[in-house]
Amino acid sequence: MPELPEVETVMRGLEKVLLGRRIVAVRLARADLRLPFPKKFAKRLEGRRVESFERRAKYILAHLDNGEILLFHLGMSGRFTILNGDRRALDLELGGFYEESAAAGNGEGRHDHVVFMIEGGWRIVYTDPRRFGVMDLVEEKDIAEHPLLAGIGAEPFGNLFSAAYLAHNFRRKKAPLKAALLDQSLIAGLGNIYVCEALHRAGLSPRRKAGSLVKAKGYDRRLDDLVRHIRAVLSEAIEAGGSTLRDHARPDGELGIFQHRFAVYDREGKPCPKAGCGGTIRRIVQSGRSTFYCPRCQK
DNA sequence: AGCTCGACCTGCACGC
DNA sequence: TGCGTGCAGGTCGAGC
Repeated sequence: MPELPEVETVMRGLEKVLLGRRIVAVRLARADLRLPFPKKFAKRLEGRRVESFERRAKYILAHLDNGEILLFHLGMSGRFTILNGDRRALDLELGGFYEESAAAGNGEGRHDHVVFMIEGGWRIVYTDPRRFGVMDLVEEKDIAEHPLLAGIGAEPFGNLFSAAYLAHNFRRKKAPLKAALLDQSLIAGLGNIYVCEALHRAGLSPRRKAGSLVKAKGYDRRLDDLVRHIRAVLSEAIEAGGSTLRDHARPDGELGIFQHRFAVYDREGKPCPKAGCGGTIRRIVQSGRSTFYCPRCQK
């Protein structure tokens, strides 16, 4: 499900309720998601206060008062729902399964795998039908070497990320631009939607070899545009609270409205929205995943 | 070494 | 209605 903007949105939502508060208890409905929960997960979280939040790639890091970090990844279908008493206080839904879990009663649906009880009567429920999510508990000093984080590349909003950085990493790369941008060891946090959208904005074909933008000396200036557009599309999406796919009506109307501004993603057969282009959006498959682009204006 | 693919898992939309 | 197929915002390890 979530790419960088959605993860950022979820983190900010968790922050509102969790920051400075203690975890009273944790209930696990099963022993694993994509990976097993760490040993004594619930026990080790009991009584801990959350001191700060941080996002790295598509991971959320919650720093605890004992020098440990609670690490989350939402996989494809993970989401948090925040409740206070019986009433849903804040909806962090981004996957469109809330109605189902609500209908199950008591906020305990079939795919509610973790419940965090927070001081002040808050409950945070983690729901993840496909169970591609991950949770781990890591000592602060070990976080950089954590196997899930060690190989992660540049943050799109960080100083390292630039046209020169892309040029350096794309040199002699045969993989299509689409695959290169999805590679988390190069760029952290981009996923299928925002790669498609950024490439459309930059006027670059997802099929072009990544290395084709690098010259013997320097690089194609369109790498500058690409960097700019990646940052712009991510910023706008964060601003919009991320994208909500296959969703039901949202009661709050606040979170996740960027999907209304997709230029190409999931728009096969529709006209290219670029002014004066007149092309038609195409869907192709690259490394087993859908790519949407306009063959007319993306070269 | 670099790249693509299958596997992980469930739900939903589609066509017959 | 039911069944089969293909698709879904991610990631990792196997295999070429």
